[in-house]
Formats: sequence, C-alpha cells, structure tokens
Amino acid sequence: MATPSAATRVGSRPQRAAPVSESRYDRRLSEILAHATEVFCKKGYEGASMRDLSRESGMSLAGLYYYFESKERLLYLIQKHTFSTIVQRLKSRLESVNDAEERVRVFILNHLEYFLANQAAMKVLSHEDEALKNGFGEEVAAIKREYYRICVGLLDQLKRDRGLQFATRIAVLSLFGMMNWIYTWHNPRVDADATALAGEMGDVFLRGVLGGEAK
Amino acid sequence: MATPSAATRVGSRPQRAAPVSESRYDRRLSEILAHATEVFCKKGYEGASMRDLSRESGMSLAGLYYYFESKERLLYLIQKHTFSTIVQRLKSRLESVNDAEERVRVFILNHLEYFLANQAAMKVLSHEDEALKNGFGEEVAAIKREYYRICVGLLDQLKRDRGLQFATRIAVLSLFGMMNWIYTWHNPRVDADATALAGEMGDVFLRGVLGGEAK
DNA sequence: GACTAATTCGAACGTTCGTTCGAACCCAGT
DNA sequence: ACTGGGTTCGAACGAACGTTCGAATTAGTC
Repeated sequence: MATPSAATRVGSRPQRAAPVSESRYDRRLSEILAHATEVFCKKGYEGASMRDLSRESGMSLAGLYYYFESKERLLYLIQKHTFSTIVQRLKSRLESVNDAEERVRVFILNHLEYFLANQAAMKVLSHEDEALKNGFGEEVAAIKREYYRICVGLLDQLKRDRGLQFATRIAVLSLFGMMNWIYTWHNPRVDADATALAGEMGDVFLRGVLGGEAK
Repeated sequence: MATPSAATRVGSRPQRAAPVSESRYDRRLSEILAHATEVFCKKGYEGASMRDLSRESGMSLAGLYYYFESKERLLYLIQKHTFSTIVQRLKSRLESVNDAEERVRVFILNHLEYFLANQAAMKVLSHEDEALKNGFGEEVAAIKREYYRICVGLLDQLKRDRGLQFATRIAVLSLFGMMNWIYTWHNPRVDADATALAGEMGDVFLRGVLGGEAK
C-alpha cells in the first residue's frame, strides 16, 4: 500500500477515543456523508456516480477515496449512522413513558420527527434497502431487525394490557408502511409538521387496532 | 433509418385493430416485458443492464432494440401497462358496489390482489417512481393521479355518508403506504393471501377512520 | 424453390463507470 | 528553512454501459 495511514483509518474510529472535539478527519467525513446522502436521495444509489458525489461535495474524485474504500462502503456508512441514531433516540425517549398506548405514540412521533428532519437520509435508507451486497448489508439488516422487534414489543404490550386480538406482524408492517411511504409524498409547504402527522397517523392506527376485541 | 418498418411499429399498436389473435410481434413484446419486469424488480432500473435483460429474455442485445427504442421507453411500457390494468380492473369492480364502506374494501382488495399476483411489476412501479425523465414520466404520473383521485372520492363519500371528520389526504396516503409497503416484506410462504390481508388491513384502516367523529 | 419482408444477431461505437497511483499540497514541530 | 505525515488532486486504468449498423437468418406468400 502506498498510503498505509489512510488504509488503517478507513472504516475505523481514530485510535484515541478521549478528545472531546472531533478530529479534522471526522468532521470532513461527516460533510462528505451529508453531501453524498443528498445525491443518493436525488438520483438513487445506482444512478449516482462517484463523479456526481465529487462535484456536489467539492472534493476531487480521487480525494473521496481517502475517506472510504468504495461506493458501497459509503452507502453502508450512511445507512449505519442514520439507523443507529434513530434507534438510539427512540430508546432514550421510551425510558420515561410507561403507558402502552402512549409508548406506541412515542414510537410514531420519534420515527416521523427524524424522518422529516432527515428526509434525504431516510429516503436513502428506505429506498436503497437491498443495495448492499453480502456482509455489508448484514449489519444494517440487524439494526433494522432490532427496530422492528421494538415495535412488535410495544404492540404486544398494548395487546396484553387491553386484552386485544389482532395479527401483530401485519399491524407493525402496516404501521411502517404508513410512516415510510411519507418520503414519496410529503411536501413541507403543503403538509403538516411531524407532530401533527404523528397525531393523525397515531389516531387512525390506534383506533384501528384498539377496536380489535376478541371476535 | 435502415429499418423503417420497425421504427413505425415501436411504441404503437399495429395498424389493424380487428384480428382477435395477437400478432407474433405483440406476443414477443409481452414476453420481453415480462422478463424485463423480473430483472428490474431484482436489480432495480439503474442497476439492471441491457445485457442482463438480454441474457434473461434469451434475445440478443441488439435484438431487443427491434421492440423498443431505449431502456427508458421499456420501463415506460412496463409501468403504463401495469398501472392501466389495475385502474381498469378497479373501475369494473366498483360498478357493482354501492355501499361506501364496501367500496373502500373493494379498493383495498383490488389493489392487494393485483399487487401480490404481479409482485414484480408492482415493485417496479412503486420503486422506480421517479426514474422516467420529462415527458416519458408524465403519462404514467397522470394515471397515478387518476388512481389517487378515485381513492379520495371513495373516502369523501364515506365521510359524507357517515358524517365523519378526518384529513382525507393523509388518510389516503396512509392507506397507500400500508398497501404499497407490502413489496418490502410479503413472503408467500409465511404471509396470508390477498383476501385475508385485505380483510385485516381494511379492518384496521376502516376502524381507524370510522372512529373519526366530529370533535 | 425463389422472392420479400419481418426478425435476429455479432461486432463494434463512443461514453461513462468505479477505482488506482504517484505526485503535489498544506501545515505543525523543529 | 526543513522535514514528514496527513490530505488532496490530475490523469489514467480496464470494464461495463446504452446504443447502432449491416449482414445473416427466419417466416410467409407465390
């Protein structure tokens, strides 16, 4: 390798974890990820070329490869970061809420708030679902599975507390559908904000499942 | 043009509309569209190369261009045909149903039945939403708008008949989200069939909106 | 079997793709 | 002023892309 220092850095945190301020490297990488997210959102993963990313981020084509070793790895970094953040925020919010119905509402609000605030990132996450090949995709898929399981847990809790009866899997996936489809239609100039949307979707969904008494 | 006859054929029905049996040309084109749909579904529009399509359909790379003039036009043909069919079936089914709630259920069932029976085609339709550039996409977008308006009409009728109050736009788009998201999770070996799914989704959605009395 | 038109194909076109390489640049510590 | 490592770049690589063209093959009619 001609640039061993680069090779050791790519894909791993800097050796020292201590310093409070991000290193120059970390800051630059974040900027590139942000620009790349926009481009992937606009043109799709396959449709966006490395030259597009170069133009948008203001860095030369070759320069990009100092920060990640391949286009696929770049998509992985974006997806991993985005998804980890949303799961982490959700866990922190859920800690302070006990009522089963309220917890479901927190889930919806957390999802929609992050979705609308980081619309480009979430579109890339939703839309480029199967773009990562063997190994690369596995880790993202694991986070996704965890997120899904959390939602299943919330609905099962609701079912137990209220003695309801409905198919949890279908309910969860319907809820994800309602929320994730937003990236195809939400227009910030026409549509309400996250709080209002979360309220309306929460109303529809919760009335829907709460009505499911034992038949 | 070296092959004017081909040029006149591409993209337009054969001159005579009379004969009952499809021409050899029409039959072959349908086969190619079917194979191309599978490939687009598996690898995405941008990710699928003309050489992939050639391999899958058993026709030479150059041979494909006898049936359509560009890759983009091919995607257009697939989307147009798929979407037209689903709208047409819906209209025919709605003719015999009058009750507002039942009409919404017919809408859901029609959508899910076609979705699951032609999963690949519907995934291409949902996923490659913005792939068609200026002009090409406009016609497909128009059909989509019509389909959307039909659903808005059904829900408005329901609101009027039952004196309900909810945001139609959000309700419609939530319903589309529930239904269209299926392509990301449905597994025919695990999940129920279209009729059962339409029943469950219809229950959740209709209880959700029917609970929306005037506040 | 010969003639014509419809259909198919091999081979190549020019372009763009993701990636690599070595040289240059910048800047802190001396 | 000099050095050395972290950072950036221009130029190029081979491969794959969508598309074209003229010749070859096939199917249909006499």
